[in-house]
This record gives sequence, C-alpha cells and structure tokens, in this order.
Amino acid sequence: MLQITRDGEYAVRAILHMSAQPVGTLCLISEIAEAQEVPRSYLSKIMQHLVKAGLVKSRRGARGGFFLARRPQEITLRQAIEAIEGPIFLNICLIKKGECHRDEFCPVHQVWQEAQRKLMEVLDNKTMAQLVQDAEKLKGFSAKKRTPKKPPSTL
Amino acid sequence: MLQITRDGEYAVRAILHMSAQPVGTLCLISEIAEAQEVPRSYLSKIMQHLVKAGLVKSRRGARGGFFLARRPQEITLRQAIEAIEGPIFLNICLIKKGECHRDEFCPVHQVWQEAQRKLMEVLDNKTMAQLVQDAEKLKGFSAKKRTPKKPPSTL
DNA sequence: ATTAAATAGGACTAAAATCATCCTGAATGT
DNA sequence: ACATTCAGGATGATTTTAGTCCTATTTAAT
Repeated sequence: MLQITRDGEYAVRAILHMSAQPVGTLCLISEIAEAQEVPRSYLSKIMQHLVKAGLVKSRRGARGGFFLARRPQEITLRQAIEAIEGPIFLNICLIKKGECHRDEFCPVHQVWQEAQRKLMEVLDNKTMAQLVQDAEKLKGFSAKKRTPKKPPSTL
Repeated sequence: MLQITRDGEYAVRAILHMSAQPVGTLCLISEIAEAQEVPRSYLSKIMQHLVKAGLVKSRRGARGGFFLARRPQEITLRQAIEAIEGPIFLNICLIKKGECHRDEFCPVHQVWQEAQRKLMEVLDNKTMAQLVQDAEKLKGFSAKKRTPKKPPSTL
C-alpha cells in the first residue's frame, strides 16, 4: 500500500526511546511499550528482531533489558526502518536488475528509481541523535506555548 | 510494505498504453492486457475503476473500447497511481491532522512529511506524454545497440 | 539453592489486503 | 437477431498485518 507497517513505526519509536536515554541505560520492554504506546507483547517481537538485526543488544534475566548497539548519531532513520521491514523498494521492478524484464523498455522504471533515491536520501540524512534533538525542540516549543517563560508585561 | 500494488502498476501500464496511441483510438481490454502483460480479467476491473475515477472513458458494445478522458500531457504519473490506489501516505500519521495524536511531539512526523513531499514531487513532475517520449528514446537506444546505423569501418 | 525478573522463541489467530477468476447483464454497431 | 464489448457482482486462494499467549532460558539477588 506504499505505507510503512506498524512494525517499522514501532521499531523507530523503540530505538528513538533508547536513543533519548543516558548512555548505559537498560530499557525494559514494558517501559518502552508504555512510553511509546506500543502493545507490550508485540513490541517484544520487534525488539527480538532488532537484536538479530544488530541494532540493539539485550541482557536477559533480572536487571536485564535492552540498549543500543551503536551510538544514536550512528543510526539513521533508514537503518531503523529497514532493520525491521527489510530493504525498501517502491516497486518490485526495483528489487534487482532482471526482477522485471520490462525495465529494458519501460519508461516508468527510472522514475521509480529517482523517487526511491529521493525518499532514501531523506531517511538516510536523519540520525536518531538528530531526532532526539528535534524532539527536545518540539517539547520546548509546546511548553513555551502553554507557559511562556516571560509573558511580556503590558503594564 | 511501502510498495505500490500490482493495481497501481497495471493502471500505469494501461494509461501509458492508451497515451501512446493516436488520438481517437479505442483500445480493447484484451489488446491492452496482451501488450502490457496484465491478466485480462484483472485488467477489466482496473479499467472499470479508472473510468469511475474519471481518467478514462469507455464505450460499450461492438466497436467499443477505452480511451483517455484527458490528453497525455495532462495526466501525471501520480494521478494515474492515485486514481487506483487512492491518496498516498507513507505513514498513517500523514493521513490527516489529528490522525495520530503523537504528531504534536513526535519528531519523526516531519521527516515523513518531507519524504512524502519529495516522493510526490517526482510523481507529479512526470506526465504520460513525457513517459511516452522516454519510451521512444529507450526503444531507439536498444535498437541502436543491436543494429548500429553506421558501424565504424576499420578498413 | 531458590527465586524473582527479564528476554527468547515458538505457536496461534483474526482480520484485512492482495491478486486474481468467472459469470451474468447491459449496451451497441452491423 | 447477433456478435462484440464493457459493467458489475460473487467468489476464492494466498499472503500480510497486527497482534496474543505460553513456555523456556538466562541472570542477579537472597
């Protein structure tokens, strides 16, 4: 449907959550699930997947939990999404050369290529570290809206 | 899965096929199906949909068929795809304001917005007329490769 | 050693989407 | 009348999506 699945969305939320923690923090499934509004049992599966993909590490048992395998500035949005959704191809003709025999003469093929390239560029150029910063700005902004620091006195 | 469906692909093929015909030509389902390698009965459904969407007109009965409702230079790739797939949203949070209550503080939301904008830009900027031209170039190129007009003599 | 706390992993499921096929009906030109 | 086309509905197999639930395994603390 040309739309990312809940898996991808939830994976990004989880990684973003971990990226916002102080280094060394271990995050629990239940904690991430609640904070990021993801069904707990479903998130469990996604975290497993992220561990297998090498983006996240885990420790079992009491005092266990999850933490990032790399620093937030070294994880792009694309990596987070593709870790769980697999590589993105806007059309099956892009999967690999020869996947679609029509690409030799189909003029649409190269349009998809360009569209995909532009899309990837956006996802590649955003790291988890940047997203955490963006989130802080958003928070500051909404806080300012509600309780301005210094309301300009009209007296 | 962040991939267009066969519906969308087939719709584009059908419209492209009609765009490549001389104006006034009526195209038959069976003819389009064969030329564009689309299952005949499936294409039938897609053409119905395209008629309802207003991109294509039809005439029933003997000597009937399909033809474009607008000129090829007035139909963009995006219009062709969205006519059959409905509006594209890379993530459900983009469907409409308030669809996702997290968008107030979620820093990923605006990244999706930008990604979608860039993607749409590519699809918006390609008309069926241009695609027909592109196809002609591709044909000319592959023909040249196989039978070069004037092979450089080495004698 | 026991136990409580966590993740790992497999089995299962309901609902929806995908990718079609087939048949009947309606319109239209000859 | 008849052959030719599209219109529209019913049906269906398969896959994907979006989960849940239960048991096993690992680990830290007591």
